[in-house]
Amino acid sequence: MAGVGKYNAKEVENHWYDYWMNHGYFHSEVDERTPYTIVIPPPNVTGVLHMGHMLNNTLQDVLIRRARLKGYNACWVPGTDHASIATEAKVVAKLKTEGIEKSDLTREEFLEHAWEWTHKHGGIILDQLKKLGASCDWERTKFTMDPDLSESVIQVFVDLYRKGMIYRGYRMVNWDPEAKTTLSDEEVIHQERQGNLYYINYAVAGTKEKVLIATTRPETLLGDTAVCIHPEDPRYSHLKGKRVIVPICGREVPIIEDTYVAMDFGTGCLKVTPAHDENDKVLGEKHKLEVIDIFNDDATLNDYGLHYKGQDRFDVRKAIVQELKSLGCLEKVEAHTHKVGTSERTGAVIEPKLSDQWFLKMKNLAQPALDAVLEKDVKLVPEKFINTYRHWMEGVRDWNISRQLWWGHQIPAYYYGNGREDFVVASTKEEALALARERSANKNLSMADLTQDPDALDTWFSSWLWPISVFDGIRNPDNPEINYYYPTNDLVTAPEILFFWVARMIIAGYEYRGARPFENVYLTGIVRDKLRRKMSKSLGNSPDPLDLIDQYGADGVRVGMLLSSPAGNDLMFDQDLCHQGSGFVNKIWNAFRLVSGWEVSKEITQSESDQKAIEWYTQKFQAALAEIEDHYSKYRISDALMTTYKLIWDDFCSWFLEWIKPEYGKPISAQTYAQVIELFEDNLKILHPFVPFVSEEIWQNLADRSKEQALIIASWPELKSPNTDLIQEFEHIKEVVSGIRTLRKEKNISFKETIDLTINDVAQIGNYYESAVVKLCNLASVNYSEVAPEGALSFRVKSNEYFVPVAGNVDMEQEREKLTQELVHTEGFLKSVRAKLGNAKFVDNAPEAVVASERQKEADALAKINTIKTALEALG
RNA sequence: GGGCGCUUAGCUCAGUUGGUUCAGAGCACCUCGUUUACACCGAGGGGGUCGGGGGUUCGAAUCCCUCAGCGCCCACCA
Repeated sequence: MAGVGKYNAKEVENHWYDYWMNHGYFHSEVDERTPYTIVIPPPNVTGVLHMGHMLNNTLQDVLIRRARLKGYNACWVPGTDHASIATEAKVVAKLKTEGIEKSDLTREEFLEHAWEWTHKHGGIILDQLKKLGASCDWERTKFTMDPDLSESVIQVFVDLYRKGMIYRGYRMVNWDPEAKTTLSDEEVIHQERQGNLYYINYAVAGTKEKVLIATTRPETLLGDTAVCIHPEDPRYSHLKGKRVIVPICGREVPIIEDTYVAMDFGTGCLKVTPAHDENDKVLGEKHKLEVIDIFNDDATLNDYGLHYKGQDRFDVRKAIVQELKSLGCLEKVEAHTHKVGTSERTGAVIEPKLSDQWFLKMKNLAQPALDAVLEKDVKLVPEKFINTYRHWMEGVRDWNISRQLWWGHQIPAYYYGNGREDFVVASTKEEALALARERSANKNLSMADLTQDPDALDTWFSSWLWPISVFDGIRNPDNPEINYYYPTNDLVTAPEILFFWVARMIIAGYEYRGARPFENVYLTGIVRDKLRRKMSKSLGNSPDPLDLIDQYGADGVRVGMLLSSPAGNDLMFDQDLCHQGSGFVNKIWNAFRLVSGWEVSKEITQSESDQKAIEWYTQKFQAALAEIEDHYSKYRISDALMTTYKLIWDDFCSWFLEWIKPEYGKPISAQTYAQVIELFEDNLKILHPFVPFVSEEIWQNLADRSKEQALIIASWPELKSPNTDLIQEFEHIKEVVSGIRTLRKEKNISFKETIDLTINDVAQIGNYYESAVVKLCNLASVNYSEVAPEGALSFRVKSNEYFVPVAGNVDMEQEREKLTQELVHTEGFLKSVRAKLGNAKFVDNAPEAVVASERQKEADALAKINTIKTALEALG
């Protein structure tokens, strides 16, 4: 094994990924083992890998690889989402570059383009995940528009409709004028915008009076059908029952009274536009007002816009203000910041719009899903999200599930007549026809008489079924796969989609399986740059993940991602973290290089020192393993990694290997070597989830392995309770070594120069440790004597004193000074401990263990003081 | 406007039920060192009155109040 070279990440990573794939280690089938399942949050089918995906999927891979090592039947289901609105937008944009407008195409033609686009770009992101080392069961890759998943979606729609939970309603919805579709409330982002409050005079009909109203949207006055005052507002009591003339369009509208109006806002007089404001709509219904919609679907003005017809709403706003000014109707303009709803996808300002849409009643569905989280049946990590979740669930409103898009699942509603209620809902057109014939007076209806609703379903209406539909649990609720893999174990996703997706999956889980879709939800943070800006394409502050992998290796990037990412906290990503990651990989590799270079001899019997070293590291490993398990159980993946990092770097490399490595040119005992390899293998097992590639590479180099013996499917080390006494003992030795190193440093004694050590108490350093200290400190001899040797420097660990004779003169004055300072410090400490112990209230109230530990401190301090005093006397 | 959370070393963060050898880690920094795995290294070191103030307690980074700053989520006041 001699002559191992430098680590080549790229080569190693490609090689082992292929090996894992070829041997089917990622694939899972139903068997007798306990399953451990994760479903991937399906990325947009035509998306490209970004840093958020990297974090997410690294975490999932860590969890799944660890589960695999722990002997579970690990199954990580990958896939993609059709992302209705996002993908459609991309296709529309792409067609535009070819001079094709969506409106030029039939639905079928458009879908052909969309599928073409999907096939061309779809799945790129999944290939990118492979570079990261993601051990997904690729044979199970799903797409939300696969035939089986689509059928599931339609089946669920029909089912919910028949249960009376889905209804078609004429309601005020969020209209995205750019995508020309409605959006759910969750897809609307409220942004603070600097706007104006315009004060406009409306003439009171039949008088010379005017009434002043305040509005942020003067352009909508063309749709005004009333002006509203508070019934008890004395300022306007004389206007009751009168009518006003809307400027520009000259429409005469009533003055209505309603307590809804806030007397202290604006002028206390409100213009009412039922078609373009939720509240105004409510007022309109209450007071039976006319509804005048002044906008086209793209938010340009329609016929009601008069001379502004065809112009954009924001242009009209400016123009209309000018016109009002010239008409003398504009009283004043005040700056006014307010929240404006914008589209999550296109950024366009949302236009409230009345239209016929499909809705899902949420109240009853939400209840079990709310209870599940509150009762920790589904655990959110970190728990702080429970509150957020509860608020949303308690205030949940009906979900607008229809979209005026073509890319997606078309709503299975079929119209057979002209009446608003002349439709049926069915999984297939044939079924629909039968139903329609039943319902219609016309028993001769034919297929040609049926028109399917043109709308598509909200993307999330398919992804909320994901954990069920990927195992075909909707269409075949009793199939062995769904019964085996569901409920899944962990879900790793971003808090941004807690409502969009997570909450709705929980809802669907209880509705369709009567069980939670997953046990734990690990919510990651947002990946930000050093300046705390969210990483985004538009800012250009997001490194290309593949470039990073190129530069640091996938293992390095994985470690970099995980080094600082506690659940729920944003990750301040800095490329230096990847550098640290690849540094760690290099360190592991070099430990292997060291070990692989040793000459092994069966002639040599194992020394007691070796035995002790192995015994110590075994315990140290166990202690770390216990800590790591604890971190994992709390989803503290960063901490699990850091514990592993320190175990390998400090304990294994810096202490253990340095202690055990044979002197130059000398062989190592075969027994020791075998044990070292065993320990190395245990290290590799716990390293594997974090750095799968380098760990497998070393594993395979340490021995010839059959395909059944690959690291990826090895067994996680067994946790035994560690011997903490042994660990403590060696902590003492570390302090001694450290003391000697400090002396060397202070006196500028090179490591190459051997020195002697004298200890005042034979019992304090076992002979096996003696050899460790000899080796680690390059000692010539170790002696025991209660009397300080002539011309020696000293240091103390606990109550023991250690002397190192140095050549040349010892600066007595300096030594005395040092000792005196140590004495002062220790006496001060003793004083504070005694003060505490002298306090009756402390002794009475504090737990016994605490008091006992204080007494121990007192004893230790006293012993140490004695030692120092003796040393001072010796100095004369 | 409502709700939640944060503020600990230059940076990113740990600090479980209050117990002082708990003020920590990693990185960064400084000094020294080409020791035969690794300079992506080794050894050593400096650095914080735990955001401010007040309180409870024998004892507070930890509990309570208050002030300041920051962040997130939700929300129909034009």
